[in-house]
Amino acid sequence: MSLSDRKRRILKAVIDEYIENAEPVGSRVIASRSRLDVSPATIRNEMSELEELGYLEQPHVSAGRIPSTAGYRLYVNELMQDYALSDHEAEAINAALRTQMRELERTVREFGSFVSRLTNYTTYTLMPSPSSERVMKFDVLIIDERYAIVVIVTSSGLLKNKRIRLATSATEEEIRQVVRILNTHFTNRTLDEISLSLIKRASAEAGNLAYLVTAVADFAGEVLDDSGDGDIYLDGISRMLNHPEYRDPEKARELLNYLSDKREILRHTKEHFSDDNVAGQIRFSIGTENSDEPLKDAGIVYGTYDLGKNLQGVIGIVGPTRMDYAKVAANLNYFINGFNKLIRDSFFTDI
Amino acid sequence: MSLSDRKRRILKAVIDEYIENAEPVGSRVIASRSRLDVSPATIRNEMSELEELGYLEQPHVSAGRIPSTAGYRLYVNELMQDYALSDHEAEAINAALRTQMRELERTVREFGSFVSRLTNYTTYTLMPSPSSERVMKFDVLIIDERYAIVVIVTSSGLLKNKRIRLATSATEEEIRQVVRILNTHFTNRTLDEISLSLIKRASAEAGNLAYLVTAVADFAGEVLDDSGDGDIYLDGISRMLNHPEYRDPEKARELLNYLSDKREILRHTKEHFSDDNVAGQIRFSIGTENSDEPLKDAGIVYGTYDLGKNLQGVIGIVGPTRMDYAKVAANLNYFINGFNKLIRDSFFTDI
DNA sequence: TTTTAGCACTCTCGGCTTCCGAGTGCTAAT
DNA sequence: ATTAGCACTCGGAAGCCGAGAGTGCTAAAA
Repeated sequence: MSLSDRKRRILKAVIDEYIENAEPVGSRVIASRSRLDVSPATIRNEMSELEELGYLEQPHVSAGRIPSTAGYRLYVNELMQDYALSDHEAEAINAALRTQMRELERTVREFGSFVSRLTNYTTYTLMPSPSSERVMKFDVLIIDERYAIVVIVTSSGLLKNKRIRLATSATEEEIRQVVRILNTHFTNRTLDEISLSLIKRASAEAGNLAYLVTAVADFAGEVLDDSGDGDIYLDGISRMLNHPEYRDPEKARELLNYLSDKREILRHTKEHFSDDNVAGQIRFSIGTENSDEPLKDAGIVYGTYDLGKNLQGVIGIVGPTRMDYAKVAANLNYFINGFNKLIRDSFFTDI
Repeated sequence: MSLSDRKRRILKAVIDEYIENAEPVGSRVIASRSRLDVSPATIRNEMSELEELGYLEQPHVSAGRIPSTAGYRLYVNELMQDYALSDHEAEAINAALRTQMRELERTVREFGSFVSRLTNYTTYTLMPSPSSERVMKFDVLIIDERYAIVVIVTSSGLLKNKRIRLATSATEEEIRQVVRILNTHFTNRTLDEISLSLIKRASAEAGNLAYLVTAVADFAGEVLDDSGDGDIYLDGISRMLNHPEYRDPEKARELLNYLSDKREILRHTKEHFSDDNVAGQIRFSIGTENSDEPLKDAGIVYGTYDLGKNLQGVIGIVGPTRMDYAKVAANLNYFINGFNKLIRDSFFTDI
């Protein structure tokens, strides 16, 4: 049976109120603030029923009610109103987008930073995990007679480089030859497709510079492999402390330590996305829905952004369970749409 | 007049004790723990004199003494013993060094991360500010008929890249020509030396690809200029909360907010290094010596590392005023020596 | 003259009690 | 079905007290 309209309105009022003030909300406040013309007593009855249904909780008998995880869940799924971005917020996001992917990573990170500042929550950005990543292009720059820099451009547009020591000094022409060999043999292949025999064949062509081909191939393997982890950037960790729920230093420390450990976040995020319910772009994970202890009274809003075929990155925004889901979701959504569009009509779409 | 030997020993004992336990230390503890065979009463007399001299302070009349900023200053300048790195610590640092500058930045950051874990303080690493930075090498990689990536290698070994939209599709040969022009005109010059007339002259040579030369030159300017800010990486912010002085969430929040603002750190560090007393590599800045309010009861240990001629980066380690200066200094020193050596005999020394 | 023992004094901290107010649930009236 | 009224509960703030730690001072001892 679904909730009566009045119950829904009351529940929403409680949650909105609680999100704003972080304090248990009582029947009187709801009665006066929401404009259902009923007395506190009626609200009380309704609330006690909402409690029985599991949407509200009471910290102790004579405090107001606070939403339960189920309450929040209902809220994000059905109750909450679209939050209208303020001009200021939209402008900030546009600014992040306007940096125009001078470096892709930076754009995403910058957005994370903006949202963190705008919403006062901690954000993390997770670069796409490119297991299906390919090398698009090789190049070798000679620095001096002893060193060269290898440059690799991947299909997601990342650019990686490594310094390599030259065993024998090589001429421009020789290097160009090596680059040609690399580009013909190794581009457009995933890690799995770069076999040992392929490397052998390629380096055979390179004569006395074979070692260079091998070195570069190794490096390519490294890049394709380890960037599989995807870098994680955190922003606004300290903002966590602005919220009253983290007055208790123990609580704060526990959560911050957890968030600082990138492996934890990575694991958590992957876990969350392993469920195949790939509904919309924005997802929520609330309070006790999180299996990790330190997140049990936190909320996370996730958004995914595309970076080409099969490449998705994740942005997560972490706050107390009581965080302003509507606002965060609106911001995230706005950015992601802009970003995806940007990518779609300007990047390597044909890959 | 300089302090009597006994006073010095007592002061040192007080500071060592306080560094370890974070609690005001009383006469009895000193009497029993340090092996000056005197009674607590004598210690009391000495301590009250040390207080008059400004080296110790009393939080309230019936607590023990804690060191003042002046006390710490004397401690780091004269009193503290060399801390001997444990095998574990040395090994961790070696590991950071062994990552072999796959990317320079990463090595430094990794060290920051290690030290943070080892010492439980927050660290920040500041990349060199390369106002005297030059471009070593240009390259342009064609991605497809619409896009190319410009790669710039700077004299400090940083590699920057930018995607550029091609107005007209260009042949390999044309691009090679552009690269040649770029390399002859713009390499080995600092930002100041890249004049407008130089750009004009260079682009004239490029015919219908002049726009490309201009775009790349602009980008080069951007890189040389804005990397002047130097990136900052923080590590172990949350570890701050492990120290009892930050039990008070207000205090913690203030400091963490300050630390999260990279501009603040940058400004502070620059300020600190503007004094021309370039004594050793390791420097301290203690408590009220810091002009910034949030740092007034924190301590910072700075170390500088070289990255070639005229290029210095800074590593800072931030903790409570009571931090273990000896240990931190030892770690920092060990790393910096190793790192500098690594750079000296393997990098672009001849620049 | 320096060191030490003794003692009164001060101040913080933890625990305890008390009190107040907010908010509830129940009952009876509308 | 709603509301007014009322007794009840509980957490938090304020106040109080005693214990403990550490001091400074004085007077005796070395």
